[in-house]
Amino acid sequence: MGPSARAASDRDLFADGLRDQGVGELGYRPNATAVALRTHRSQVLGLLIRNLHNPFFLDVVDGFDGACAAAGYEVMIGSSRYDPSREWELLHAFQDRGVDGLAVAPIGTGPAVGDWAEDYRCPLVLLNAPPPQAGAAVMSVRGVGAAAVAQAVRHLVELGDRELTLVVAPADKDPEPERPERFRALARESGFAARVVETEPGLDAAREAVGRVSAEPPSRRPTAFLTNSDHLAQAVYLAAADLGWRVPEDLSVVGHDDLPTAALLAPPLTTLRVDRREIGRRAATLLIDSLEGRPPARRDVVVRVDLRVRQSSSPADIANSQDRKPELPCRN
Amino acid sequence: MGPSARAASDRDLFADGLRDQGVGELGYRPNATAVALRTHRSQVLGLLIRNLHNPFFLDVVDGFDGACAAAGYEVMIGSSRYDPSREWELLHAFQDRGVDGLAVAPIGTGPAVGDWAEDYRCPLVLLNAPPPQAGAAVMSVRGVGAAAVAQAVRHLVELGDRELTLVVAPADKDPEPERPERFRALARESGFAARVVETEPGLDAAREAVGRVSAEPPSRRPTAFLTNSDHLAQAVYLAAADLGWRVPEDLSVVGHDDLPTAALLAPPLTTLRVDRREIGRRAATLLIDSLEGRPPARRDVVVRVDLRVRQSSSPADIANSQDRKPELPCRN
DNA sequence: ATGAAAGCGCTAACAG
DNA sequence: CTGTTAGCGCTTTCAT
Repeated sequence: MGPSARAASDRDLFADGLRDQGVGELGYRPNATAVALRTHRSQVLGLLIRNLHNPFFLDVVDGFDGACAAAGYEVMIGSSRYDPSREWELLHAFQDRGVDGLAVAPIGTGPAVGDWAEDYRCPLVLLNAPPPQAGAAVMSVRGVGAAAVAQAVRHLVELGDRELTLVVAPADKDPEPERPERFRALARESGFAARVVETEPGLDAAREAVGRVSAEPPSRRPTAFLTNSDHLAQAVYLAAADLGWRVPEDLSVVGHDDLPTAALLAPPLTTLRVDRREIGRRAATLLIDSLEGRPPARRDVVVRVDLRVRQSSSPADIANSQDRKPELPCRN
Repeated sequence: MGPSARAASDRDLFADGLRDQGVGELGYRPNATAVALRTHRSQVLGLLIRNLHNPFFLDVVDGFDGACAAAGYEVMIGSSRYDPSREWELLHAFQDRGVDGLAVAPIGTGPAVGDWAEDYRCPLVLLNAPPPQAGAAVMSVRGVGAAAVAQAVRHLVELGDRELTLVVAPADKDPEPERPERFRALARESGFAARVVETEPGLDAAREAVGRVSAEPPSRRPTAFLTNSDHLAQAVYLAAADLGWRVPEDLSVVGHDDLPTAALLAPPLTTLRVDRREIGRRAATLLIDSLEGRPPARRDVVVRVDLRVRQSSSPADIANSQDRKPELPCRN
C-alpha cells in the first residue's frame, strides 16, 4: 500500500467513525450492556412520572436529564398515567433493566414504591412527596408544601377573602396529604371558611368540580380558589367563565407552579413559584451522590416556593391601578 | 417444618415477591441486561429531543411512551438542548446502550443524525423533519408544514392582512426549511409582503427579535405574525405589549401547536392544531413495526394540521361580536 | 509488570 | 423432546 492510498484510507476512517474524536484516539466504544452485566452498574437512572401530561414535569425531566448527562448517566423514563398497576409494572421493568437509581413522582403517597424499594435495594427518591417514615433509605425532593399553602392563604386573607376553597387531586392520587390538612388547620386558627374540593386530573373534570362548589348560597359563595397546580387553576378560570364571574373582581385565584404561561393568562395568574428544573436536578444529584459514595447530607431536600402576586388575586381597584405591563415568565 | 410454618412462609413469600402475580407463577424475572447482551435486542427505544423545555414535546414523549409501554418496550430519553455536540454524544450513548430503534427531533435538518444512521443500522425516525433524501432507511413523522403555512396565510389574507411576518428558528436549528420557502412563494403568488424573522429559541430572544422588526415605518409596519410554535407566539404577545399594540386590533397573531394554554391566553390564540401525542405514538409504532418484521407502508407519516381560529386573528369588530365564552383547550 | 481465564445471566445451537 | 454447552463483550481475578 503506497503512501497516497494510506492517506485516503485515513481520511475515510476519519470521516466515518472518528468524526468528533481526537486524532490518535481509537474509535473504540465499550458495549454498555456487557459492562452493565459484568459490573452490575448500568449507568442508567430511572424516572417514573405519574402524569407526563402535566407541563410541571417537563422541566423536572429536563433538569434530571441535565444532571445525568453531566455525570455520564443515561435516563430511562416512563409514565404511570395515574394507573397503580402500571406504576408497579414500570417499577419492575426498571428493576429488570438494572437501573442504578430511581426517581418517582408517585401516585398518592406511593405505598407500592415503598414495597418495591424493600426488595430492590437501590437509591430511590420521591418527587414532590414526603419520604415514607418507614424506609430510611428513601430520599425525597419537594417544594415546601405546607408553608406554601400558608403563604397563599395569608395573602388572600389580607385581601379580604374569607371563603377559601382548596382544589386538590383525590386523596389516593395526591402525594401531599399534608396540604389539605394544613389548609384546614389554618382555617381553624385564622377563622376563615375552608372548603376542600377533590377532582380527578383533567381540565374538564376539574372545571365541573369547581362549578359544583360554586353553586353555594350567596352567603357561603367561595370568593377565592387555591389550587395544587397552575393546570387546575386554568380549570378554575374556565369554570368562572362558565358562571360569568370575573377574575379577580368576583373571584381570586391562586395557582401553584408558575408555569411559563401563568403570566400570560387573562388575567395573569397569582401562583406559587417553584423551580421545577431544580427539583429534577436535585433528584438526580441525590441519586448520583449516593451511588458514587458521597452520601448526601440531607435525605429530604426541600426547595423554596414563593408567591408571585399577579392580577388574579388583586381586588379590582388594586388591579386597575397596577402597572399592567406583562412581566416575563420564568426564564425560558 | 410443620404445616403451620409452611403456611406462614407461603404468606411471606406472597407478600414479598409475588404481589401482583397469579398464584402458582414463579416469581422469576429474567435479567433484561443479560437478555440484551445475548440476543442483541434490548427492548429499549431511544427518544432524543432537541429541546425538552418546549411543551410541544411533552405530549410527544407521552404518546411515544404509551405506544412503547403497550408493546413491551422501555424508553430512554435525552435532550440535546440545541447543542449539536451533545446530540452527537447522545446518539452514541444510545448506540452503546444498544437501543433497538431511535426517534430524534433533530437540531436543524439533522445531518449528524444521518451520518450516525449510516454506521449504526437500526430503525430511525425523524420527528417534525422531512426524511433526508439520502438515507432511504430513515423514516419520519411530522405535521404537514407547508400546507399549514398556506392555511394560515389564506386566513390572514382573507382578514385583510397584507404585511405578514413569519417567525422561525435560525436556519441551522430549524428542521423544516420548507416552511419559510413556502411562505415566500405564497407571497409572490398572492401579492402580500412577506418578511421572515429568525430568532434563537427562548422567550426573551424572540420577544426582542419581534420588537426589532416591528420598528418599521408605518407603511411597512407588520400587521400579522405567524410563528412556528405557540411558544414563539407568546413572545409576540409580549413584544406587542411592549409596543402598546393591541391584539387583534393592531396586530394578528397565529401560532402553531395548539398547546393547552393557547385558548387561555389573552386574547385566545389562533393556532394550527396538531396532535402531538399522535406524533409520538406514530413514531414509536413505526419503529416497533420495523423491528417486528412488519415493514410500515409509509416511511413518511404526515399528520393532519388544522387551523383553529380564535380571537388573536379576528379584526376588532368581528372579535367583539363573537361569543366570548372560552372554549375548551384540547382534551385534558 | 502483562497475559490468561473465569464468569456476569441469559439464549441458541447442539447433542442425546 | 429434554438436557447440555458455548458464548454475547466485558471486568476481575489469578497466574505467570
